[in-house]
Amino acid sequence: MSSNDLPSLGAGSPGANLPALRGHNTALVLGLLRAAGGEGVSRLELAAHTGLTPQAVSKITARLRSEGLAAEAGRRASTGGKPATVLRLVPGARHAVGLHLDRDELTAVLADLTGRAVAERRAPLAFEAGAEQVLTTVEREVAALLAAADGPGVLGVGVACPGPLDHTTGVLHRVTGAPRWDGFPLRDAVAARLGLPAVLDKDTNAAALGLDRARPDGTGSFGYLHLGTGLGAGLVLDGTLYRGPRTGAGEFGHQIVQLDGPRCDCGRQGCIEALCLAAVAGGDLPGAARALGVGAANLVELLDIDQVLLGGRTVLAYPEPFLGGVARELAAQARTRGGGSGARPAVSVALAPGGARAVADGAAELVLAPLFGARRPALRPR
Amino acid sequence: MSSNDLPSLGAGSPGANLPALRGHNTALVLGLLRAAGGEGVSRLELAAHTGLTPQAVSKITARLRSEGLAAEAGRRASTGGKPATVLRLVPGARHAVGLHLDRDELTAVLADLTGRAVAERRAPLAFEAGAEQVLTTVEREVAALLAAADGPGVLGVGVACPGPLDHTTGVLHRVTGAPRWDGFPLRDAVAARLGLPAVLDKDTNAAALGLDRARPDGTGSFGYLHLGTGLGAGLVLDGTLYRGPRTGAGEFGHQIVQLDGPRCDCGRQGCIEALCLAAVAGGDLPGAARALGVGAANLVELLDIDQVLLGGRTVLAYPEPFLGGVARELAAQARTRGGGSGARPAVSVALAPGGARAVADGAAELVLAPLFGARRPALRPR
DNA sequence: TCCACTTAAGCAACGCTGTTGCCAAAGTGC
DNA sequence: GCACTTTGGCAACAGCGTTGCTTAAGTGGA
Repeated sequence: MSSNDLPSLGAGSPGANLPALRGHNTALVLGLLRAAGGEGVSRLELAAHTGLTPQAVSKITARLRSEGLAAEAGRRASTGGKPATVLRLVPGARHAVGLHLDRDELTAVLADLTGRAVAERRAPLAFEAGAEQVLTTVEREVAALLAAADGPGVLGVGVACPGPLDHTTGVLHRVTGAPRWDGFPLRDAVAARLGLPAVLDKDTNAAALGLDRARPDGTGSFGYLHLGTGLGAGLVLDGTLYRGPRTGAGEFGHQIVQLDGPRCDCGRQGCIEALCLAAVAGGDLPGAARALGVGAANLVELLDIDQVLLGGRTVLAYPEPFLGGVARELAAQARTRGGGSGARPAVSVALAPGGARAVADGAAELVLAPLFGARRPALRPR
Repeated sequence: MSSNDLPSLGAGSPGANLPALRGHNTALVLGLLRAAGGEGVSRLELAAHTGLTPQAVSKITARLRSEGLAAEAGRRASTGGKPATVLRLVPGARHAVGLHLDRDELTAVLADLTGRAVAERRAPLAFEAGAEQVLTTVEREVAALLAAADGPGVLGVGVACPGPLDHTTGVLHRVTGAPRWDGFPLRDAVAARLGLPAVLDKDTNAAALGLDRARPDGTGSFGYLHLGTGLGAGLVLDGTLYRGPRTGAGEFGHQIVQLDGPRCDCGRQGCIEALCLAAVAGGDLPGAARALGVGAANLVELLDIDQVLLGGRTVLAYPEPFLGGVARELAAQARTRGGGSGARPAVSVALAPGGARAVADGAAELVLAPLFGARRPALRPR
């Protein structure tokens, strides 16, 4: 048995056959059921939002009900005829494990199908102590997590840690201060150790994926900026997490915003990360926020971003100065974009919900997302 | 009849049925035929690259041949059995018109299915003279273009002009120096005038789409930087043109790379465009190239870009200084990314092929691309 | 109280997709 | 000249969403 059996639709074989068609539509319906949340959706509403015929939706939902993934949940009020039956996702039908491996701490969550964490554990971690110790800790914590919950059907494990790494192969490229991790196949090691399929991704990507699920409307683009010991970003473009060809996208910290600026650890000058962290160290929070804000404005401008979300320890320690400073830069940018009919309000900035658990939640979402279709369509509340 | 009948797969109705399945696979095969070029591909190779069975490929290619889009073209040398029959795209089976409406000039091309221009026309244009004059010129030039060629089956017209505009509605947002164009529905106006389906997009997006077709391997990401009277970019991410939710992506010129730098026309300070154009005006080409290069490096870093292509009048006027300056910045960036196994060579920079006709060629590609599937899979040369 | 109407959802037959099993065609090489 | 390999078509098939029709379950006016 291969150690990585998670569904990977379409990536390798772009040709589509009947099973692929069925899988696509099933995932689509599941995604709408999930987006509907506790309120549920009727079959006809699903038909309207997918473009499928009501009969097709009936067949698909019948399969989902027989598999225990969906259930009927009462009826709507009549609108002049037979009242619609409401369908709902069964959150506990499957679960996924999300692991956040930070430099000094491990966070593990068990998430249900809605992405909600039904159990959580934290443990200190010494990443530079090497693979064996880390894997032992992971095994122990995940075992405890699964024992606590009655969770049937664990689909797999999502692992998130600081980059750089390769999402497609599941291999770490470089870990600051721990050269022996170079090239370590973390995904397969975790999968073998736990006996579960695994996915590996950068912490910022996982967080962005998790935040995308929590957003009110599904499509659109947003950027998640994570300021902790370093500065990185997760990009969701047109409703899809963008990783880049080598999982290298989102390297936001070394964007240069000041030609001939102060030298950065990376060797270049004027990187946002250097400006930000130096300002924070010097107690100049407005200055740090301004540098972050200029970077955010560049991001918004370049990628036509809808919203900016901030997270990471440093931001969480001083939320107001950062939110205010970034908002100020985005407002300044918006003022310059007026002119014709294209004038629009400043892009909003907010604190990423989920706080310190955002990355672990997102790691679970790495496993869950494929079930619900890559691109989640918007379900407008009628 | 609506004035815009171009195929728009999947955007509105994400649900897939049998016609959608068929269309998807047909486009996939057509895309591979196109990528194979004059050499052609055998049915079994198509099967291997799509993941479809050879029999399915036979059925699909039989349809394509009966529609005149594909043809048999000789045989391969035998490898120990029956020699494979080579299939080839029939370039002249369909055509598309590409229009580049620049501020002072119109370029029109008639492209065959491979994207090659089989006819071309140029005419002076006064964009600020208003819609009626522009449409009249367009009608005259397109008529002349179609009369010269014996091109049957014109699929539609792709229109490219400077932004900002909305690709989905085909409406111009703002034209510098010509406020009466604000909100003008250019796409529908062109479609009605010519009696052909039309698509509208930004000049940089069209150019990037056209350049994507011309690239050796289909997937991956690249950025096209266009420096003319302004500075803009076209982004192809994971083999797909990224437009952003409001066709606003690629606004590269007002990326800030120098905090508190010289004031830009847009009102902010330190924009790349301001730095670049001021340097060019002052005869400081290395300085202009350096500003452009820093912006390119930021782009590469943020989006994990494979290649940078340069175009536009100003670059075409002084190719060497710009290529050299940008290459220098990308090399400086690559040096700082060493460390572990993730070390990789500097991202390459090159002049965009096609020169002054790149945008018009890309405009035709706006029409052609949907036929060949959005995401073109790589066809490795065995 | 009844009946016409509306809306929701299932049953059965159907068309069309890619798949499977089999066979003919057309080469190579001993 | 024969065994073998490789290519590609023919025919029957399974399974997808669709269509046409029927049943279920309400509302609302006469």
